Parts: sequence; structure tokens; C-alpha cells
Amino acid sequence: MTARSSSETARDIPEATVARLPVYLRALTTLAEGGTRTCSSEDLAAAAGVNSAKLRKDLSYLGSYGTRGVGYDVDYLRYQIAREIGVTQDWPVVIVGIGNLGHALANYSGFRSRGFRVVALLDADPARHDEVVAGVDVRPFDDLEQIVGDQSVAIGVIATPAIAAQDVADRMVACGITSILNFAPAVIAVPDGVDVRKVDLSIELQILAYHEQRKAQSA
Amino acid sequence: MTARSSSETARDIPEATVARLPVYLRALTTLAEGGTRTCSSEDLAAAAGVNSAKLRKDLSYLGSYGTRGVGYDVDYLRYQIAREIGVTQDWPVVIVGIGNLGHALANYSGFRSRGFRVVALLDADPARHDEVVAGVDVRPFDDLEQIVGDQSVAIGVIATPAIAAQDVADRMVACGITSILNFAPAVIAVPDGVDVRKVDLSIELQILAYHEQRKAQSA
DNA sequence: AGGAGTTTGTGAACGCGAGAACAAAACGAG
DNA sequence: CTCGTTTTGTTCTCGCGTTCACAAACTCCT
Ligand SMILES: NC(=O)c1ccc[n+]([C@@H]2O[C@H](COP(=O)([O-])OP(=O)(O)OC[C@H]3O[C@@H](n4cnc5c(N)ncnc54)[C@H](O)[C@@H]3O)[C@@H](O)[C@H]2O)c1
Ligand SMILES: NC(=O)c1ccc[n+]([C@@H]2O[C@H](COP(=O)([O-])OP(=O)(O)OC[C@H]3O[C@@H](n4cnc5c(N)ncnc54)[C@H](O)[C@@H]3O)[C@@H](O)[C@H]2O)c1
Repeated sequence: MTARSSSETARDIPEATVARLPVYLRALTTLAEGGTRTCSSEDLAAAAGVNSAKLRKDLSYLGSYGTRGVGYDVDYLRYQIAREIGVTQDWPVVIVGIGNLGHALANYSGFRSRGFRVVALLDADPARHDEVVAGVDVRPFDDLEQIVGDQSVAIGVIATPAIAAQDVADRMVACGITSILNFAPAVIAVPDGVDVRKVDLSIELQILAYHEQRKAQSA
Repeated sequence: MTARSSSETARDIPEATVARLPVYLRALTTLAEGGTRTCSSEDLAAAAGVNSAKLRKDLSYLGSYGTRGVGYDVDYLRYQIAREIGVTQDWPVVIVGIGNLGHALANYSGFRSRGFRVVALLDADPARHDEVVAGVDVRPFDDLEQIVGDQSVAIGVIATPAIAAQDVADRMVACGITSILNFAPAVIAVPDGVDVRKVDLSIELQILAYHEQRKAQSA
């Protein structure tokens, strides 16, 4: 707690836990907004929709931030998780492909409120270039290198058609982006050291359809 | 292959496999569009971005649809996966909350092309009710029960603010929807037998931020 | 027909994550 | 100060998913 020594937060947290920390963070924010100062693992687990044993184990990877017999201080734990995830700092983000989805993303307020700042909206179509979305103007895709270099952007969002996704990813990687969130329904290849996460809602719907079909079948 | 007996496709497929089947389906479609008639597990695995052993094991849960020494017939396998997932049939879908994101979803062509048909767009705000999006007109949220009942809708999409998500989900469940895709950043509770999948992009970004922070730390 | 080469389908080993269960620690009452 | 209560942090076990490795099966060529 005293010094930010190199090994203090360097424990490797299981990937499954990392994926849940943002959920806990949001649950804690909701609790804090409701005026709750302290909560037990049972309370927080219920708010986050998980098992309380799992929650405690997850939190134990960060350190011992609770008090036995009492619970967790909401604000303190919230800060600790935020610091561990890295959302106490500001992350510049570029969005490429300002079509239907790109517009929605650019207008999404949930970005900024969680430490992500949209520094540029890029599109290959010149017809888009006069537009201003959520206070940021749409610029040519070829400005990518300059913007990423000037502002040290590490995170890029792809919202182009699938056919363009690999090209966009290549350009992003080439100019230094090391984390990509891909909305295009395409598998993109990147070198080691670059993280890609994909959001594919037709896959989500198909998973639901599978289970739905099975429900109908067994009924 | 002859009769669709009750137990033929009733084997329970592991959840992790179910989540990958749509990826294989898309990879197969891409291969088919490129003129490929036959492919090996190695080819398909590369196109889907997975390990070939994993691919073969996944496919083995569906049955033996390949030929040793040859590979898989692209069209045949594509049909088998589509049938297993349930996308050979038509799934009516309602979308609730036609704001930024709801508009993008309504305009998304990837729905229909995969067997999902948007039968209604619902919003609580009367100011939205005159609008027509992608050929479907926005109707009052209170029409939910009637539409779901008339058209046997099993799948609902929530794109409202987080605060309204639980209420919308409750109403959906009450009128017979058993699968929900939730875009609102909120944990929603549903009874047993109802499937919920959530898509939360601020969580995705936070996961990327965590890894990004660690890269910066160790460098 | 037979053998060489290919590729599938699966058995087995391994590692990770989930959950139950409990000991250690804090707090309050008396 | 001591005891009982509450709740955390951790250990242990179990099951699932991933991956390796190989036998079975198919094709093609001679
Ligand atoms: N709309 C949705 O709700 C939705 C949902 C899920 C997935 N998606 C996927 O997200 C992507 C975008 O969807 P959309 O509906 O916004 O499509 P869209 O066609 O409306 O927008 C795509 C935008 O990308 C731009 N673009 C094309 N090639 C580019 C390139 N090489 N570099 C930069 N910009 C380029 C186009 O000019 C266009 O503005 C698609 O891959 C789609 O499959 C969309
Ligand atoms: N815009 C994005 O890119 C984005 C990204 C990720 C998540 N989200 C989430 O998706 C949800 C929608 O985002 P948005 O940007 O479209 O918001 P929005 O405010 O533009 O749209 C919300 C819509 O829901 C309607 N609504 C509100 N309460 C309702 C109710 N009880 N019943 C029916 N309709 C109701 C509103 O009238 C409005 O039209 C939010 O929860 C947001 O956090 C949005």
C-alpha cells in the first residue's frame, strides 16, 4: 500500500477473474450510488450475479482488501479494482468505420465514464469526412498513423465491414496499437503481443438459438 | 441421416463447443464463397482461428461428417452445423430500446442473413413512435405482449439504458420470451429455463486495458 | 490387389476454473 | 479479558475443456 513496487501488483491474475473484475467494479459503483458504504462478499456477489466464494477468491488475487467479520469498504475496494484493471488512468481510443455501429459507439457515454477517451473517428469513405459525431470529427483513415503516433494510442476499435477488418488491423498493428476490439464478423490474425477481443452478436444470437431449439425439442 | 429420430441430435454438446460452432459456420461460408468444395480440419481450423485438434473434437460431437484421408465437404458440413445450431429455421426477434444502439442493430443486415428476423422494434418514448427503421416501424413498448404472442417470439434483445433493463426483461419473460440478449450494462435476473447472454463493450475494453497496463508495466 | 500417404475421430493426460468447506481474524457483549 | 458471532481468505476436490498422440479409415498410385 505504501510504495508501488514492481512486484506488488505483478501477480498474474487468472483470465477468468480479469473478465469479472469490471463486473464487480460496476456493481460497486451501483452500490456506492445507492449510499452503501460497506458490503459483504455475499451482497456484492448478489449484485454482480456470481457465487460469493468465487467473488472472494477473485478478490484474493488482488490482495486482502476486506475486513473479516465486517466486509469490504465499497469506495476503497472500488479504487483497488479500478487501479488493478487500469481504469484510473486515461486510455485514448480510435474507432475505425463510422457507419451504423461506429456512430452508436461514438455516441456511447459509457466509454468516457470508464476512462476511455475517443480521440479519433476514422473512415475510408470521403462522404463521411465532413461529419462531426459526439464532438469528434470524422477523418480519413489514412490519418491513422499520425493520430496514433501523436497521441500514443494503444487501443483500436474496428467497426468496418468484415472484408476490411484484416487490413485495418494490419495498419493498426503497424503503427503501434497493441489492443484491438473487433466488431466485424471476421477472424483477424495479429502478431504475438497484440490482444484482440471480438464482439459478435450474430454468434450470440446463434448460441441462444441453439438452446432455444433444444428447449423446443425436449418439450 | 435417414430419420430425424429424437435421440439423433439430442447429445448434449459442451457449451464451449456450442460457442465455436457459429465461428466454424462463418468460416465455411467464407470458404464456400471462395469456391472451395472440400477442406481439411487444418484448413478450416486456420480459417476459424482455432487449433485443428479442437476443431475435430468439436465436430465429433455432431457426428462423423468428414472422410478420413480427404477432409470435409464444405456445403455438407455447413448444412449439418446450421441444422445443429438451429439456423436453418427462422427465428423471430424483438428489439427493445431504439436509441443509438437499437438503430444500429435494426439496420444490421447480418441478422436476416443468419435466420433471424426482426419482427418488432419497441420503445417507451412516444417521440420514437413515428419512425421507420430498416422497414420496420417503431411501436410502443406496451405492444410487447401482443406481438410476442401473435408471432411466437422466443428471442428478445434489450438495448435500453441499464436502469430499465430488469423491467424490460421481466416483461419479456412474463409474455413467453425464453432467450434474451442484453446490451445494457446491468446484471439481470431471470427464472430458470430462460437464457441470458450479455454483450458489454465497456467490459471488453477494460479487459484490454488490464493487459495493456501489464504490457506497459513489464516493459 | 497392395502399399504408401493423408486425414479423421477419439482415448488419455493435463491444466485451469468452480464451488464447498473451513480455519483465521476481527468485532462486540458481558 | 474472554467468548460468541460474523465474514474473510484459502485449501481441497471435482469436473470441464484443451491438447497431444495415434489407430482407424479412406484415396491414389503402381
Ligand atoms: N450494425 C450493427 O448493429 C452491427 C452489429 C454487429 C456487427 N456489426 C458489424 O460491424 C461492422 C460495421 O457495421 P455497420 O452496420 O456499422 O456497417 P456500415 O456499412 O454502416 O459501416 C461501415 C463503415 O466502415 C467504413 N469502411 C469500409 N471500409 C473501410 C476501411 N478499409 N477503412 C476504414 N473504414 C472503412 C465504411 O465507409 C462505413 O462507413 C460490420 O462488420 C458489421 O458486420 C454491425
Ligand atoms: N451506444 C452504444 O454503442 C452502446 C454500446 C454498449 C452498450 N450500450 C448500452 O446499450 C443501451 C442503449 O444504448 P444507447 O446508446 O442506444 O442509448 P439511448 O439512450 O440512445 O437509447 C435508449 C433507448 O431506450 C428507450 N427506453 C428507455 N427506457 C425504456 C423502457 N423501459 N422500455 C423501452 N424502451 C426504453 C429510450 O427511449 C431510448 O430510445 C444502454 O444500456 C447502453 O449502456 C450502448
